[in-house]
Parts: sequence; structure tokens; C-alpha cells
Amino acid sequence: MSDIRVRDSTVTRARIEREALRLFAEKGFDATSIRDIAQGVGVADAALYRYFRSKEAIGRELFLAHYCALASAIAGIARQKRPFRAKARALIELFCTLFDQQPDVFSFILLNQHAHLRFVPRDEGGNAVEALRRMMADAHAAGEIGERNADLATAKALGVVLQPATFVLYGRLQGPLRSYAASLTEAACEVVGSRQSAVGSRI
Amino acid sequence: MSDIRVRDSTVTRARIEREALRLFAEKGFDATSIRDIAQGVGVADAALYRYFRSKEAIGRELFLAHYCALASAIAGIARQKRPFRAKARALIELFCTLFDQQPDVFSFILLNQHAHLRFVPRDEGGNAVEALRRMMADAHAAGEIGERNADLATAKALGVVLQPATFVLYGRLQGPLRSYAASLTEAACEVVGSRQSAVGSRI
DNA sequence: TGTACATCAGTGAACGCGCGTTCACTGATGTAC
DNA sequence: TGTACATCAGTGAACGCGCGTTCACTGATGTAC
Repeated sequence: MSDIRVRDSTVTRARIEREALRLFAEKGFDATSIRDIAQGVGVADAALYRYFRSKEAIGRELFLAHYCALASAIAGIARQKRPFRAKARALIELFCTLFDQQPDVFSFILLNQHAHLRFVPRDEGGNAVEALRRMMADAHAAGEIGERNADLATAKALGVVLQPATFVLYGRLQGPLRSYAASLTEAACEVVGSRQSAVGSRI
Repeated sequence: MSDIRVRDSTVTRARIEREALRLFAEKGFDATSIRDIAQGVGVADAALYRYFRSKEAIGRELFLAHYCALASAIAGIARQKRPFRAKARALIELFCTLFDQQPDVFSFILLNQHAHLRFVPRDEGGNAVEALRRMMADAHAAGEIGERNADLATAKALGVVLQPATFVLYGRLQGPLRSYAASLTEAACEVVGSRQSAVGSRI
């Protein structure tokens, strides 16, 4: 309408991405039609095909972009040479902050993980769970955590964070998630058997 | 084929239910067509409409039947007048056993919870999460657990169990889930702040 | 500045396909006499 | 036991609809001279 640069295609593309993410997060991928997205953006259905090869491509691109961004942020912290507890705290505070800023992104990832997770790279840089698993294995080797099964440690710690996040999304637990960060960090450390030093306690 | 009672309609109905559950658990509801189910059962598509009003009805009926059965089993334990730890152990052993016996059922429930969970009754008998929440609130009131936020306690404890179950479904964690029951019970108690008595420790 | 042409974001109508669903029908089984 | 009829699980073909996708087109903007 009154945009200064009407012909800037990146603007329309960004609006398509935002609307698609919103609808996929709210109703799910299958229940969202190309026409739903186009209507939300305010363009004809066919306009979407100027930016994406297919509906599937919209979903895949959004998922990989957001999941990989999160994964590399997580991997970056997980790889640091710091005490386990410090990394756990940093990871959970990062996650909670991002979650509160963009709940749509996490709703979308949680809802669509089953469809796309197998296309995620196996290496630790792009795969969040793999990076956490490695961090658990290293922490056990270094005697920082008691749980010797790295997969089980990862699952328990992840569950302690993701389930409260899901509860917030569903309105079953009052947000923001960030307000529970300290409690979740404590819980995540406990379930993997890291109860030792309280070094660097908050404030 | 060589069945003794060819005309027994309950046999076909049961086969439809089993095949639908299997496919819904494996591919999801939307990705499974009426023709897929009929083909798996070995009947014509139209035969399914003699037993169910619609595809939606198949999904809803399966979900409610299995979810409510689980919910009432959970509620039954959660309501008992026993120490928190004993109930937690019983709940988790029950869950793990049922999970290992019928992983399809849990895959189906996890995959389809978003679509059906809002049709679940609110009372504690039919709603598993509500029953757990009440158990947490009571346990805190009785001084058995430290976590005062019943919703947060429920979310953390649930996550500690459900995420490992999900990992087993995905092959990321080696099953059976039952082999982790003691570890998960310990973790679930820890995250809600129940570290006191070790009364009745195993063997 | 004015004119001719190229570019390209976005349109509108149509497409074919797979889906859930319907319906008249079949034929094996059960029942009454 | 035999015959006539009722029941009903299952069939096969067709339906309409909504979906993802395609395509010739439009018209505003950018560019060259």
C-alpha cells in the first residue's frame, strides 16, 4: 500500500514466512492450506510459488532455518570448556529467553518435529540433541554427573525443560518460562546426578 | 478366510481399530487415508463406514478409549492415600509397563494429543494431567514435596518420564522403558523436591 | 525530459488428483415353517 | 430335511470437494538512449 519500496520482493517473502509460521504453529502444517497463507499475507495463492517451490518447501525451509539456528546456539554453549552446571544454566536461560520471545517458533518446531527431524544433519553443530548428548557424555567422563547413560541423561534433562515449555504453550502453566529458569536448571542438574558444587550461585 | 465365525462383525471392527491405530501411530492421522486402513484390513473402503461414521470418528474413538483407560488407571493410583514416593513409583512402573506392551498406543497418543486433548473431560477421573496436578498439590500441602507450584511440579515430573519414552519410540534410547523405571522414579521425585524418606527402597 | 523496451511481482482462472463419503447392490448366513 | 424369506457384512463404482499447483496474463517499475 503505502510502502516506500513496493517492488522489494524480500518484504513479501518475509511476510509469507511470518504468516506461514504463525499458521503452522497454530493449526499445524496439514491443516493449513496455501490459500490460508496467501489470504493472511493479502496476495493471490499463485504469488507464493514465486518464492517457494511447493508447500512442502515452505515447511521444510522454515523448520530447518529455525531449528538449525537454535541447534547451533545450543551447540555453541554445550561445547564450551566450563563446568557442567554453568553450561546447563546458560543453556536453559537461553532457551527460556528465546521461547518467551517467539513462542510461535517453538510451537511450530514441537508440532512439526516428527515430520522434519530426520532431515536434520547428524553432526553436533546442526543437531541440538546430539550436541546435548555429547555434553552429557563428556560431563560423565569428567566425573561431573552421575548418570552414565548419556542418552537417558539427555532425555531426562530435555524433558524437564520441554514439558514445562509445552505447558506454557497450552496455557496450563503461567508464563513467562523465563521465570522458572532457575528451578528448571536445578531440576535438570538433579536428574543427571550433578548435585555437587553450588559454585557461582545466582546473585 | 478360515475363520470359524465369518459373520462376526466384532472381529472386523477390531481389525479396523488395530490397523488404524498402527497406521495413525506410524504415519499420523492426516497422512493415513481411509483406503490405507481398508487395504491393511483387507476390505473395501466402504466397509469401514459400517463401523464408524467418519474417519474423524475413528481417530476420536481410538484416542478417547486409550487415553481415558490410561487416565483412569493413573487417577486410581494418584488418589490413593499412600506416601508420595510410593505412588510415584507405582505410577511410573505402570506407565513403563503399558508403554513397553503397546508402544503403538503411546506413539498414537503423543502424535495426536494436540488434536484431541481438548475433548478430554476436565475431571480427574478422565484427565490424566489433572489427576497428577491434584496429587502434586496434595503432596505439597502435606509437606511431602517442596515444589509449591503444582503445575510446574506436574510438568517437570511428566517431562522426566515422557521424554525418555519419546526417545525410546524414536530409537534414540534403547528400550525397554521399564529398565529405566527406577531411575525415572528417582528423577521424578527429585524434580518436585521429594528427597526425604528412602522408606521401602527396592530389594 | 521523453520514448521504447525489459523486468518481474502479483493475478485470476483453471487443472488434475486424492481424499472422504455415498449408494445401490451382492451373496453368504441365519431363521421360520 | 427342504424351501422361502430376512438379515447384514462387505463390494465396486461413482460423487463432489478442497487441495496443491500451473500458466498466460497484467501493469507498475526500472533502464537505455
